Parts: sequence; structure tokens; C-alpha cells
Amino acid sequence: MPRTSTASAIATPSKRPVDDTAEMILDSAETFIQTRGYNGFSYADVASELGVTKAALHYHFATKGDLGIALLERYTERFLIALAAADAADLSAAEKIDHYGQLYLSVLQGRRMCLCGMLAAEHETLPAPMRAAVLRFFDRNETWLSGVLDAGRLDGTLRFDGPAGPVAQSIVGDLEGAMLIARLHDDVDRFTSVLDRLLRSLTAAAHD
Amino acid sequence: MPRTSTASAIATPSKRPVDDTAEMILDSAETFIQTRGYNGFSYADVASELGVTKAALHYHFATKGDLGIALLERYTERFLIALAAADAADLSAAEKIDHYGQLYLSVLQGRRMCLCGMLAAEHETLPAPMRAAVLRFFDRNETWLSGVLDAGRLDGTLRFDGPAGPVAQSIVGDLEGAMLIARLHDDVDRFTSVLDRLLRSLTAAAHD
DNA sequence: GTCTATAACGAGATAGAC
DNA sequence: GTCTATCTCGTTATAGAC
Repeated sequence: MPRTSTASAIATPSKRPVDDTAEMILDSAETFIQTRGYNGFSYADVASELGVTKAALHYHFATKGDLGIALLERYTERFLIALAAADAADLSAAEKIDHYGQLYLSVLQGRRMCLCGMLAAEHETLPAPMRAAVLRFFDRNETWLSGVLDAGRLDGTLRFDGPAGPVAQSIVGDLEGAMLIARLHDDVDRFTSVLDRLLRSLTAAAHD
Repeated sequence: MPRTSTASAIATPSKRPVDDTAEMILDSAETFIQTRGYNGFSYADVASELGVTKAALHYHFATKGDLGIALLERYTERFLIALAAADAADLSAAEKIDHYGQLYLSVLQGRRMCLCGMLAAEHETLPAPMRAAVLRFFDRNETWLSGVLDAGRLDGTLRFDGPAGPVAQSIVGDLEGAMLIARLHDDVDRFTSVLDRLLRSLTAAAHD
């Protein structure tokens, strides 16, 4: 089974954060949302973590919704860059899907939920622009996965029934669900087990 | 593919709610948590929906955490009863797993998330007793599923690799994830598609 | 068993000084 | 760009009347 390893673009907001206050705010808020949810953190939490005042946050992001939008744009952009990197590298379809799973794994290893998975749970409480951004994130994920699936089936390295779209949707749901449950149990193996099973089912009996 | 239909024990808290205030409060809070999350609703929301005061709620459930515990106990009990009903009925292993999926589907059709799936996302913010109750819920689900999987493999109607435990964990994660994403898109088909795929993979090439 | 009233606190957000 | 100070509102929770 393939296992690529350059999947850290999403793992940590910034190892040594850029000396840009707005970015530091985004880093802090991102981690808070991924661990406590959008309704589970406040400007006071971020301010106290960064050692600044709430007013300083409001200068950079007037409202909590504005902060959320900025966060979603940055997260989606980074995720797409990571997917583009997988495209640029000369990987097989299975390796690309494994790479995709590694992106999730790297987030989970930080004891965090996928930002958009967390926001999906809370979506009824989000400002409309945030809801739309979450939907866009998943649409782009599914589009990328569908392309990989179709290419893999064409070159004979992947096998699955029916159109790629629903399979891509299943993959996203499987990984988000595995992450949700693995994080609850603080047990990364629950995630890797699902990822392995997924890759095996897509490659099983291909090449015959 | 099998498709049983007596899966409404969990679908709606109570079609015509029992004339018991505590139960009505639980019904209302349950729906709020399933749609908005534990951190996305307040006593004021429940009170205004029921036309009573916040103080009345505090009489029945002193704290929000107490309300959450009572909710989790009721939800888990109902879920286990629904699983016991599947055991009592003379169903095949595949039909039992389908029945299990129908429980999720009935919740999703009410545009709600699984109570414990939602709380799993927010688990870092929950009082410790609630966290423990959420873990218990999933443990019991997995135990039941493992039993069904083992029985199905023994009688030759199901096929899967390795021990049943990790497969049971995958099933729970798949369904929770499918629910999370289907609800975001308000598209029930995304869930049924995953459930069909799951049942097919468990029954594929069995009976040979 | 439910009410009014209120306490005590934290939330998101703003004004204006530095 | 960040601060102090403040505003307003919503939150959980309690006291005590009915």
C-alpha cells in the first residue's frame, strides 16, 4: 500500500508563525475552531493566547464572521495547494488518494478536526458566507478526487462501480467520519485503519 | 439489497410528546443539539420554544450539563432498544446492518445530526460526564455491530477481512461522516449512497 | 411546578486615547 | 496597530413569591 509523506502543508497553521499579527490571529483561531468548534471559542480566548486585547483582534477582523471567512479562504487555498502538489509529483492514482488521506492524518495527529468538518457540524449556526465557503471547500475536494478516480480507473490501477462522483463523496465522508470518531477516542489507529481499508477496496482486484 | 423500515424509534423525540414537562424539555434540547450543537443553543432557546421560563428548566435540570447527561441516557437507551428490536426480529446479518443504517437515515431525514456525532465534534468543550457518556454510546454501537458482523461471517452471508472490531468502527465512522456531509448539502442521497455501498461491500462475493 | 426578578459573568463589538 | 474603557446583550444560574 502506498504511503507518501509530504503532507504537512495543513498539519500546523505555521510552525514558526510569520511575524504578521493577522496570521497569528488566524493560526490561533484555526486551532480553536478545530478543537472546540466555532461556537466553542471567543475573541477573549484568542486574545489571551496571543497576549493582546480583544480590541486588537477587532482591528484586524471586525467581526467573528469576518475572521471565519478569512480562515476558510486561507485553509481552502492551502488545501488546494497541497492537492496541486500531489498532481505535480508523479504519483499513481492510489498514491494521490493516499496523499489526500495523509493530509487528514496530519491534522488528526495534532488532535484537531478538519476545519470544514467541524464547521459542517455547526453549519446551521454559521453566517451565510461561511456556510457557502464550507460548501465550496468540499466541492473542490470532490472535484479533485473525482478526477483522480477517473484517471485511475482509466489506467487500470483503480477499480470501483459507477460514476466517480458518488465514490468521491463517499471518500470525503469516510475520512471526515473516521476523523471525528478517532479524535473522540484519541486513537489515530482508528483513522489509519479506515484509510487502509479504503485504499485496499479501491485497488482490490485491479490489475487483473 | 435489504431495506427494513421499522427504524423510527430514534427519528423524532416524540411525535405527540408525552405530557411530561421534563420529556418535552429533553425533546426540545435534543433537537437543538442535533441541529445547532451543544454550544449553539441555550436554555432561553428551549424555554421560548416551549413557552415556559428559563427558571422552569432549571427546576427540572439544574445545570446544562445535567440536561446533557439526561439526554444522553435517554438517547442511548432508545438506541439500544432499537438494536435489541433488530435482534428480536428474525433478520439476516445484512438486514440488521441495514436496519442500523436506517436508524441514522431517519435522524438525517429530520435534518438532524446524530446526537452523539454532534457531541463527538464538540467533545473537548463538554463536561466530563457527558464526554464519558458519548464514548459509552459508541462503544455499545460497536459491540453490537461486531456481534452482527461475526455472526454474518460465520453463517456465510457476510464477508470481510480480519477481526470484526475495526470493521465495526469503520461502519460507525462511515455513517457518521456520511451524515455530517449529507446534512451539510441537505442531500439525503449522499447518505443512502454510502449505506448502499457499505452493504454491497460486506455482501459482495459472499455465498460463493 | 412554575413564575418574576435578578445576580454574576462572558460574549461580541465600539469609541477614542496613545 | 494596539491599547483602555465601556456598552449592550445573552448566558448560566439562583432566590424567593405564588
